[in-house]
Amino acid sequence: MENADLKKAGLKATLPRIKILDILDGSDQRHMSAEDVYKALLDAGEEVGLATVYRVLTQFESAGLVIRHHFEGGHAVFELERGHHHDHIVCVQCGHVEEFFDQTIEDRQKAVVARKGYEISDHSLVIYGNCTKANCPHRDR
Amino acid sequence: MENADLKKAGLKATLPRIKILDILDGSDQRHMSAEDVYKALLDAGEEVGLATVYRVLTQFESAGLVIRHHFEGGHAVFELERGHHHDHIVCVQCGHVEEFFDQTIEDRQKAVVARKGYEISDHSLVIYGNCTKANCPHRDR
DNA sequence: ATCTAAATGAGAACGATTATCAATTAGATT
DNA sequence: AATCTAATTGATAATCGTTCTCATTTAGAT
Repeated sequence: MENADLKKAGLKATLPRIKILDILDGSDQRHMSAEDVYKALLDAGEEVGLATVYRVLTQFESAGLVIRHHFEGGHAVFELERGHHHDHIVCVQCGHVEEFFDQTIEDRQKAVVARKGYEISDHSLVIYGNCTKANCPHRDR
Repeated sequence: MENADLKKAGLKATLPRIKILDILDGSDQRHMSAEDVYKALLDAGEEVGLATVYRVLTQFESAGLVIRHHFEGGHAVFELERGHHHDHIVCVQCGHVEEFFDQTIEDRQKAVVARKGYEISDHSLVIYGNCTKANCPHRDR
């Protein structure tokens, strides 16, 4: 039923878009770079150009289907929007991304922004840390 | 007395480094990109290569003299380290950067990270917002 | 004044991303 | 089902921010 999602977003249900959505949905990595998506498509035997991957990901972002993050590393990563806002902890050693949500932090942010006279449109909280050895089995990347 | 700062950081007090530190310290922009610094040097009639600006800013970062931020926009910005940790609100319309500090947010972050079994090395909290009209006189950039 | 390792500048190279443009395709219209 | 048209695509060139290379210069020790 991805077609419905695309239609709802005002995007034609083209083959490349459907495939990219499949990759994002089916991958065990929740945060993929454009290159990651491209490679996954190649691995799946699909013929989609890299330029199309970038274009489609940007369209998905505009449509609210994915969220673009700028963690450290010089490239953007994309995450399928699943409706549950959360922030991120990124392990600086292995690159593993963990998600968390803290209502108190959310509330304080709203308060700070209001006090400063801003209208919040978005926020990005990324904690960089080292997972302790036992928790860091994600030594790939 | 910038020379002392450089020496303390284990860096030779070369002309380019002194000039770049001057720019960072003297500018009314607290967050400058490498390009900003380079242009400011040109405006001041100084002859420093762009590659040197990038190199020196990276060295300053390693030495703890500046902090590198990755706000949205695809380029890094550098801020002179003044010893007072703070987070940032960035106006998505005008690019103006405002600083804030909230002890509760800091504490909750530590708690979250500890609970997850990470050792925090750094964090980046950036709130993107729209300053209300009255507060947004920084319509440059 | 001399020496040497470190630092610089110019420009090439690089990686991520965007733009260009001719060829293809989704889906509305007949 | 065949046709039409605007939207989409793929290949590749171009762009942007940044890093690398290497011959030349310089800080600071001798």
